[in-house]
Amino acid sequence: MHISKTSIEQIRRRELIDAAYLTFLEHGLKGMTMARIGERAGMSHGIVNYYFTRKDALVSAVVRKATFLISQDTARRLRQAKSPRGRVSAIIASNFASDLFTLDTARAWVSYYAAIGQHPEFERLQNAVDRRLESNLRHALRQLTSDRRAAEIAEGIALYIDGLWLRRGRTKDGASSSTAIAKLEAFVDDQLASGHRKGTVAGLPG
Amino acid sequence: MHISKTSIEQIRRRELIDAAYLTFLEHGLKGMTMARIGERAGMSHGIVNYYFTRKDALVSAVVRKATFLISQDTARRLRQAKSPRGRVSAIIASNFASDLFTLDTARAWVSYYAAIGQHPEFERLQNAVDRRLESNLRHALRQLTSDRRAAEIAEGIALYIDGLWLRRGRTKDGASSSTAIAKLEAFVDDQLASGHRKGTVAGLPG
Amino acid sequence: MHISKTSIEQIRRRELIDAAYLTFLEHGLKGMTMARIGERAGMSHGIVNYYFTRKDALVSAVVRKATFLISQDTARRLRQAKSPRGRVSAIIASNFASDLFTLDTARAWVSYYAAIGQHPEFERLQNAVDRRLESNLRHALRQLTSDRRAAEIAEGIALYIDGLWLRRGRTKDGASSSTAIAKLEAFVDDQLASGHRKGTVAGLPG
Amino acid sequence: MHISKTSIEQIRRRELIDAAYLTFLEHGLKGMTMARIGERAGMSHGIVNYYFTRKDALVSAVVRKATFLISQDTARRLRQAKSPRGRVSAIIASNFASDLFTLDTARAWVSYYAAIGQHPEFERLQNAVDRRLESNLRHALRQLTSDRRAAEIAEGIALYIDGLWLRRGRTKDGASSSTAIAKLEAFVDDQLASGHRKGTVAGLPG
DNA sequence: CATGAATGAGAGTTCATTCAT
DNA sequence: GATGAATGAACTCTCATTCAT
Repeated sequence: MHISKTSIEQIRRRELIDAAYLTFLEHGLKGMTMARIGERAGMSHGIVNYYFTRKDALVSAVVRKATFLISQDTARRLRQAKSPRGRVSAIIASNFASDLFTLDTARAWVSYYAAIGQHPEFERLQNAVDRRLESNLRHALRQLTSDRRAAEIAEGIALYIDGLWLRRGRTKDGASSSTAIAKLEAFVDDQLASGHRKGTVAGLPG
Repeated sequence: MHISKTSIEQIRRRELIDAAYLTFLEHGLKGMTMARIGERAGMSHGIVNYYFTRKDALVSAVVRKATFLISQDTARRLRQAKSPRGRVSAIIASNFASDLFTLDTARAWVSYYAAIGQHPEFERLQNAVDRRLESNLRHALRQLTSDRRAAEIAEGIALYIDGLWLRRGRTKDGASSSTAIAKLEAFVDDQLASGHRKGTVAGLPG
Repeated sequence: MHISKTSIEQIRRRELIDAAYLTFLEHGLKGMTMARIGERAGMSHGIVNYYFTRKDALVSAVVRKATFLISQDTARRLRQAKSPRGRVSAIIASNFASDLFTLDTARAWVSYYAAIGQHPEFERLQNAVDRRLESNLRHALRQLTSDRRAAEIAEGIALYIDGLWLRRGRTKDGASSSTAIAKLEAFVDDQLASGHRKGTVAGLPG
Repeated sequence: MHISKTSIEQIRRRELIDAAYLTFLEHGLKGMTMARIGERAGMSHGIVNYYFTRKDALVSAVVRKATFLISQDTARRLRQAKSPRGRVSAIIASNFASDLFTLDTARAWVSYYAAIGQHPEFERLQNAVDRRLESNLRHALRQLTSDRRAAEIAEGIALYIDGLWLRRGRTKDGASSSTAIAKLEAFVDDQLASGHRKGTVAGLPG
């Protein structure tokens, strides 16, 4: 592991990631310039490059931090969950923390998604994040339905989450955290109760 | 005389929009520079500015072109639809044209969504596009369920569409057009069949 | 002479000069673009270049028009003047027409003065204008004082006029036409009454 | 340490201001491009923007430098002045330093005056400069005449100074520094001796 | 370790001018 | 005569990145 790293390096990196994270949420990826990060961290922008050779590395670190926060929150909520269905709700809720499901934050994330195409590293990272979410959901759902259905619903939830975030960043007066959660919960309820209808696709023209 | 004057302007504008559109799909919004557009159109970059005073104007034109293509496709499919349910499918299908629901195209659109936050004009435009989609869906759904439920399902479909596109841009081997459509159709079927489970909604399909 | 020029050419040139003149007064020299002139004249901007090969030529024409208008006004006022002193006042007044001694117009002229340095043609033109003004003033003043003193006062008046215009363009709530004229008239009275004191320069340090 | 940090910034800023100042005097405001300034300072044009975020800021700095030089000269001359009248002469002389009252310099200043209209910041700056000059003059003149008359004469001097500089920039073989000063001194003498005639405006036509 | 000085590539935009039609 | 299509030079400004100290 990297436990042996100089502690000051660890500290600096963490400070910079924190500063970058806040800058990212506030200004989006484009507005997250090295200069602004340095300023926010109270350090020179030169040092930002010293610890993160490329800007990409810092962005990845920021994304890892964000997903770590969410996964921590997920874990906490899972521990408090009192039923299989409650475990699904726990995962959902942790993806819509009320202080994060805001216009600015949503926009910031969309700007990050936009960068994925040009940065293979981001792509790998995001794939891992996506897989973990679906994996968590599948695990929770398996106690409520068939494995196959669990996978389908998990994917549906993930898509719905994406849609809600994308919309949030587009609309000034978008849905609140609780509204978003309510919609997803209803979606889950529907899906869990309708497994048998799966595959009934209406005829399409063309 | 006058015809040829306006004609060439029309032609050039169209050529430039086409060139911009292709550049956009290939490089995303950030990579859609005036220079590249001009190069692709076989013109100087000066002329791009001659026809589109601001880059934003060109971007808007590109978006309008894209949505126009979709709306045309929607209209065509709607004419061929043979049942109320088929009308919903028509709208869905036109949002997943198989030649457009690709990795690059999806990425390009996400990069456009990311720019909405910084360009009020894009925001207005996108709001109009969003409203039209939901309006179309609501109209079609009203023949299948209550007005209130129709609105809810319409919103759900729109979110699901967003989620699918966002995912498409993130994943190299993402869902194909037909897979995406199948998922949405199943979603619609579920939603139409589950109105009574919706918490406070009283209306039943009739 | 050039009397034989096609009349349509004469007309067009005049229309363009008029349009350029108005554009100049409104937007200054920098804002007097070929495109704006053409638009104002209701013609294409291509034709502007056809009649005035270089922009400089058009600027010169504009300046000539402006000085012609002033000289006409001067002539008119001189005819109405009833005394030698009145002739001086006539010349002064024609340099501060109330509809021209405004912030925008003054700024426009200053922007023209700024261009003189880079355009020898403007320099020649302006020298002629300057000479004519001083010549007019000298002639009028000679009936009131010695030739030598007349030349001195004429130069002083010219400088004072320049100063007033330059100031006008600098100050949002600058002097009105009548205020400016009053100041100059007082200046002239002082000068006419104080010829004997000329040359009494106070001791300077260094 | 900290000294050297700020020191180099101070040095570079000063170097750039100097380079900009010289470029300004030589090419006027329009010709004072970031590229030329950088070239003259022996640096990349990027660094110019590093130290002066906006070009306007650099222009302001240049103007402040110039007015600072003048005000220093004014102070020096005022200390050496041996009479109230001499104080007025001191102020006048510092506005016509012989190495600055040249064609190019005058042209540069006129180009700056032309920019005032489009840059509110320049306008504010220039207003301050104007006010200071008049204030200095008023103070000096109050020991020689009434307060009211002092204000009038101060304004007259300021206008005359403007006129002389504007003319200097227009005329290749314009007045020398000493000639300009002599004219102004005569003007002041006249004005000081003729307070009682103030307001005697001759009848104007129209 | 840390700074911030310095570079240079690249973006959008403006506009006089040329020229085919 | 007249149009406006087309060019290309020039400008300001932004930023990731490099590097001497």
